Amino acid sequence: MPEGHTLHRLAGQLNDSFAGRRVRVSSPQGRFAASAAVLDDTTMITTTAHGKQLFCGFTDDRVLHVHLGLIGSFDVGPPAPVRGEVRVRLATEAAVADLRGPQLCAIRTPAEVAAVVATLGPDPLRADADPELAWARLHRSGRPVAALLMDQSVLSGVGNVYRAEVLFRNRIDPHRPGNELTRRSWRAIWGDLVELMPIGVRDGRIDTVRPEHTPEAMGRPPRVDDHGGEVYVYRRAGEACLVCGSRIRTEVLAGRNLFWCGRCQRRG
DNA sequence: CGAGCATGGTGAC
DNA sequence: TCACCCTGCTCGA
Repeated sequence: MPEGHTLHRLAGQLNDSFAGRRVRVSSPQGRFAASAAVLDDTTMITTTAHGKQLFCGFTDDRVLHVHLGLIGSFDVGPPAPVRGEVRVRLATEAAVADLRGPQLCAIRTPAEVAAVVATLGPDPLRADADPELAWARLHRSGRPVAALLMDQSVLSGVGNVYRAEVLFRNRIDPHRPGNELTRRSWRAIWGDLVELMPIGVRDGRIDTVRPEHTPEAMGRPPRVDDHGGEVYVYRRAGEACLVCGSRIRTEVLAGRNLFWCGRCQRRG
């Protein structure tokens, strides 16, 4: 589930259901019980996201800091019985939010939150983002651009799906070192993320395929994949590229499965 | 039933 | 670079 769009969407959902309200906070699973008791029956002020970090601000300067990691989920919905391993449950009379499998879940002070945010690169989903900060680091690095895009201290919120898709859409070779990337390419990448990621927030899935390459336009079956969206290369290894027809390639880069088209993606 | 996998990140070597 | 953490789901025995 979780790249930056998931967290920003979640911030919106949590605000809709809990901001300005007294919230019951519990830990059905027990692993967060002591901290849950501290927050219980206090008021959520507002929840924000920065990259993949989620910050739920409560009264008395207490911030619930959540990072979903690879397998975490935070499901907001109407009241329902607890199911599975629920680390934290937020609840009102009208809504429940269940946090499962987070990589990180802790109460922070505002100063601690600021320190975390200070380590993060600009987030394409935030209005205060300055892409020059990312460029400054990126164009001085010899690491492959596909690794740099995943580095949350370079820019934040991009994960394995967006990195593969944004590089494909801009025809950039994932292996190109950051210091060989043109400024023009970087501006194209950033602009594309600013365009694509809000769509992900709105729809709760990652769609990157342009109108001329959609299943309807190409007479191909819609993608059937648990990640949901229509994409060009992510998890399409061995399939025909939607643009040129050559086989989508895959390899492990920066510890994650990278997907790309060796014919379409030659730019630097 | 166990193994393997997943849109992430850390800490040890 | 690797092991490992968190959870749930799918697949094959």
